Amino acid sequence: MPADTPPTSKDVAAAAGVSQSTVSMVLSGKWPGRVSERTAQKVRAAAERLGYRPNPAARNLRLGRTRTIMLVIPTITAPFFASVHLGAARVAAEHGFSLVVFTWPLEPGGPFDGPQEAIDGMLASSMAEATLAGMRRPVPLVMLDSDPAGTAPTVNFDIDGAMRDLTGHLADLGHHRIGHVAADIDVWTFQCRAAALAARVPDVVTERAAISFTTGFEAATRLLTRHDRPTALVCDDDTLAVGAYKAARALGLDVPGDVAITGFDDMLLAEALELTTVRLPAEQLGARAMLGLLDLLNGRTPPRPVLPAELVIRRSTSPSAPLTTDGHTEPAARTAS
Amino acid sequence: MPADTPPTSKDVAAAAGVSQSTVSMVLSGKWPGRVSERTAQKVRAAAERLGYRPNPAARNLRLGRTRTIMLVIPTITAPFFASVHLGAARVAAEHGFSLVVFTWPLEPGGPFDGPQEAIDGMLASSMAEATLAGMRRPVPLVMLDSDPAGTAPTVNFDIDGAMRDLTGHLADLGHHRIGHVAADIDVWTFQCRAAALAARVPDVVTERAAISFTTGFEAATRLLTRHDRPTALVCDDDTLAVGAYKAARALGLDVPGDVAITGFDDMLLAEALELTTVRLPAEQLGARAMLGLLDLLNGRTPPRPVLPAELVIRRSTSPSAPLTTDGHTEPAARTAS
DNA sequence: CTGAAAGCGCTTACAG
DNA sequence: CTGAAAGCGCTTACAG
Repeated sequence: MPADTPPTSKDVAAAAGVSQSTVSMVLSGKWPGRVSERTAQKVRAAAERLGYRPNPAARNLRLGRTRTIMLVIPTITAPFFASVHLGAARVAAEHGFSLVVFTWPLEPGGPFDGPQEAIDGMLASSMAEATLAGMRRPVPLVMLDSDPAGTAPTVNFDIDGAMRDLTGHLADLGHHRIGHVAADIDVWTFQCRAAALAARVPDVVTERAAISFTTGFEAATRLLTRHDRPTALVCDDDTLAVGAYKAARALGLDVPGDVAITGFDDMLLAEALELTTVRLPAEQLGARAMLGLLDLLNGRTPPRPVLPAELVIRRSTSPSAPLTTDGHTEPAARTAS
Repeated sequence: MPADTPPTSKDVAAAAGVSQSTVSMVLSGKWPGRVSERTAQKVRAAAERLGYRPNPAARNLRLGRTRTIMLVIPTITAPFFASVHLGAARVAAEHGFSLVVFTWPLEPGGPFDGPQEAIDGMLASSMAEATLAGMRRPVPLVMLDSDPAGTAPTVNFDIDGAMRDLTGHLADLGHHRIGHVAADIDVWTFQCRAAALAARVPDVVTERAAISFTTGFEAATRLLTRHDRPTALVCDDDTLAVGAYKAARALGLDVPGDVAITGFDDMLLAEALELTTVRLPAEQLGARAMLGLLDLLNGRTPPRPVLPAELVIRRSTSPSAPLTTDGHTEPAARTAS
């Protein structure tokens, strides 16, 4: 008996005094009616005793599948995508799948010209389906936070509903002139925000910015130095909202007294600066997408859920909140869900 | 020729008019001196034409390895660990390895009782080596941000040097009474901060807190309501520092006028709130660790690098900065490196 | 220089 | 109810 090499089903068979194929039958759970309970017992005991774990490479080769799913995201360092990953990985693990992350195509310095591993399916978030074309042999695919008009099933947020709540909230506060700090990335999720906002605020003025504090700062500064200065800035995500917040402060404007500011995502940043924002349930997005992919792999038609996105009202839009000179307030208010 | 099944080396062999073993030789790059240039040419052309990719499962089975590395981290949603992941994944990909993330043991609701996949090596960050015991068959391991006294090679930050710079900076500003908002997680990286701080500030007063805004807020409040109120709060990470910042504001204290505040990590949060902090190069940590693991897998002894951690001075410790009532300042100052 | 063969560890007909 | 055998697609001695 080899000492430092993992036990194989053959070793288990020898230990249990049965054939290797019987071991396989028993351990794969297909034995009832084909193997006696007594034999199954022996096999399980031997496997346990030896610490046997089936060799995944052998199984994959035999079965022609890998139980590996690739998650394609623009970046792993944005908390939003880290949460998507978490949700997807959890569901994957619960079903015996593993998840590899592929950051593409935006990650600076990414070394990939394409993923190396063989995969059974793919999840891709916040990008155009066409982006994935020619990437590899086609496998079942679910798109997240992406254009539902594509061919792949999607899991999305109710951006439109969120924008309705958000513009309604701003209207209630008496805001007429709205500025939009828009992400200058040409993907559906941001197009969707722009369309939903324009539908409700036809005279919205827009400035585009890459997603960073400084670019958000600059875009917001352009908006806030117009002669018809907006009284509210709707930002496409929390990072841009932080930039906008700083821009307002730099211009000597009070938030929310002179200008209201909102974001999207509800990451730690928004909580730290007490920004009103739309909470996008990223972890749930990842989980539901993985569930949909599992459906696809089992030949079922997955649902195409649209997840509710909750408006989280905090100080940056609450003129009624007790203002202090330094901007601190009591714990953040939340809308009832 | 099967239409929808991936081409195998046998298909390539048929197309090139050679044997399957020759295809393997050529494509694995071991052919020079064993196969003629002309034959190699033909094989490569055929492989290209058919879009051949070797089946990883077959290769893994034959070779007895997986080229898969497991990265064990407490959570993927903390930006610090997302950056570690990014650095490690990049190096892994450059060397044809893939990386799977295993969040353990802290992720709430994590479904794992252990990883499923077969792996060639393991990277584990910010935990005790003993935590990993019994988790699986032993494989080469590199520990990150962890006790260098363990048996596994480590990659670490120069926490001690950073603390020296930090306490020096605070001393220069005239701070005598220092409070420590300490993470109440019993791992080396935080023990290290405590020891380095206590060595330089023997009368430091400490409050412990779980890593969150609210717990940081509470711990800082306890420190700031002492009769001998600290004039500076050193926090174990940026999240705690945000909580401390809010606590100071809630007590009507000016930052940095009444109390200076510092963090660790230099995540987006710190930049957004303009907190002085120690920048821990997380991505580099991941990359260097992966490199070390590669050494280990190749039978070499990896170095045990200690990465410099830079003090980033921002408004929260800069009484000389132009203060506005709302806390905004000019772009963050940085120490020369 | 090239090919036929063995074998990695499984799963699944197939035979008894 | 149980086992012997084939075969998934590779890599690597081994033979020529």
